[in-house]
Amino acid sequence: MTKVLSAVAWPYANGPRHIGHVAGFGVPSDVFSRYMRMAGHDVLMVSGTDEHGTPILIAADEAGVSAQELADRNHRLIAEDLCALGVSYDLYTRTTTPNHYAVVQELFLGVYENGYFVEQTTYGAISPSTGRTLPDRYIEGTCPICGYDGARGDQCDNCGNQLDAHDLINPRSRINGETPEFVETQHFFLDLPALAEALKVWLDEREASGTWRPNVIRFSQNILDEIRPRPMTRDIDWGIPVPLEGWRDNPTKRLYVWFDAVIGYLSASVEWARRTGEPERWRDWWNPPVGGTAGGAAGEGALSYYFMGKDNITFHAQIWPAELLAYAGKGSHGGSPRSLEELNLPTEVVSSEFLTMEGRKFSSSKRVVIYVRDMLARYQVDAFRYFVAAAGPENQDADFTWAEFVRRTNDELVAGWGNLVNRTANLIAKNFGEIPAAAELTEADTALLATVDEGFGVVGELIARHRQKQAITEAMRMVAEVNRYVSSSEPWKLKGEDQRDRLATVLHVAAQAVSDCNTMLSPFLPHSANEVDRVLGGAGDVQPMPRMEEVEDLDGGAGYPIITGDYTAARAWSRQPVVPGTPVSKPTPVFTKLDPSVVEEELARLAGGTAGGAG
RNA sequence: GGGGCGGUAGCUCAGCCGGUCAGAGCAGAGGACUCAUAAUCCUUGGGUCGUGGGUUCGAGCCCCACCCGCCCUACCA
Repeated sequence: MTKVLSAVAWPYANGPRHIGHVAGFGVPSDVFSRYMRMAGHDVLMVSGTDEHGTPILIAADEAGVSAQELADRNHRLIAEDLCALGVSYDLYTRTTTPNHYAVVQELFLGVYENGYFVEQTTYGAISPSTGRTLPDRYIEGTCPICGYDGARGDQCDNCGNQLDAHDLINPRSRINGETPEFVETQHFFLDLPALAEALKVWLDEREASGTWRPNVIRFSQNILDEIRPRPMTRDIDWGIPVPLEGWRDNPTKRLYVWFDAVIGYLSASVEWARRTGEPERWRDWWNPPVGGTAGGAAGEGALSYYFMGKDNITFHAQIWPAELLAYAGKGSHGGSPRSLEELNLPTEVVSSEFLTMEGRKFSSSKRVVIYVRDMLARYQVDAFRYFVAAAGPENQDADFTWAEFVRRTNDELVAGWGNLVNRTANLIAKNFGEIPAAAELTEADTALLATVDEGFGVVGELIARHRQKQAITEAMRMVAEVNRYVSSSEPWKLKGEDQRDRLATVLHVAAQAVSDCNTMLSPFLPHSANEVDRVLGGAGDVQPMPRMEEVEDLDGGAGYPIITGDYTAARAWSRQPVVPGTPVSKPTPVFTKLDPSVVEEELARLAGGTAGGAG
């Protein structure tokens, strides 16, 4: 049994999440985590809501509430959505807890004491009225290159050139129109060049493992060439204070997101351990064994997998590991870790590509979007999960279209898998009312059982290697095999008393094969796996589900909702023999077939949204 | 500007290190069956694998150039 950390990207609290977000990190991380538990590993799956930063402040101002109130509201919404999606977090928490603050500040002090911060004076824009940093993208003005008046501080939308905000002619804040003030300000930069060599050693070792997706490892290696110090603090009042004299009480200096959200993986693990009553237990997933290698292969300690979209590769393949190395004192300045001890680097950065929507990029402002909440309100959660697993942005950008969603659901989920469950249960209910015992097996029977049994190895291996599209395709191939078996065995023709044994055998074998397919599909389709289990007379406990819980803060802060759950009872990843005599009654269909008209309805909804949101 | 991805049957896509690699699913056509949400099963696929060169005994698969899409690169999170 290996300790496996599933570290899932932290959704940003500026609003509800759309299906593109959860297609990239939510579903894939859950499929992987559920499978690893079934395969007998000790999985710790953590994530939470990322609540700090400028966009939250701006959204809060617009909504007329405080940043914390807005974050509270969105944290709850996002958690509800992820819970409804069935993502099996051991802990889904947030970044505004005292626990997170403490872990972040501890990490800061470790990095600071080891000498991996450099103080630099920068020249940046602030808002005169608030004193907050004005990120380049929030400044607009006339492009010095092409003269376009709507250029943003980071880039001109007209000529495409990248700009420096203080080169803009007649710059103004996009937030309130005021003229930004360019001031000198002092900040801490993470000395990434001092960590580059250690990062390279780690990446080379990871590359040699051959497990990372080619584009991810290549990208990670490439960005090492242009490595430079990155600011870890900024002028803002919404974030985690810098734990140093002269900084701690300065209301306008806060830690930057690169030194905040990513540390959540660690702080959430700590919070999880504290909540279990064994506060040091997080170390099983984070500290390398004595004499072992951080982030090493199986047998050398815990494994850690980070799930995110491709826009986050830099943070997880460079900045986060650099912070861990700096804390441990593994860079060119040397040093040693403090109380957290040496921490494991990522075993694998599992980055997905992007999902597009009917051929266009998701855009909340342009209303090219479907929110997780709306999707789950109108359609079966596992129909959506099936689409993501089978046609998601695993290797390359993928397009979500309603026509394809309906087709996948109707032709593959309903007609392929759902119908197999239904016809099998119907035949059993009608002829025996319970799962019959098998008599003598024919060659066809044993062949089918062998084929399906082999599926566990094939499908499992593919999931472990993060090839979920191929994995679910393979599982569905098993489904087709069973459909073929039922059709060619023609149990409905076995009517005579002398054929009773044969009928019982065929239906027993079919029930076993369906049960096996259900087990194999359950990481992808956890909700319906439980329903299918009930259809076959089981208890419906194939896949445990996460739950929302209102908890007290551990350190006296305000209470908040979390997602958690007990997943120890997940079915094992292997054939579980069906039990003859288990009652099976006439089934009700598990999956709902979609009327083709939903395509037009949803497209009309999109078009309407576009018109409404124009501007 | 730099880095990277994709362009394979009407549609969506598989094709690992070059030699049954010209494939799968859907759609279309024909047939079988009736247990099942008209579901299932069987049969049926001549697409110059974006274009032009090159390397090789042999190239979707390697190299070069080019043409189309697209992504990443930000004192965004």
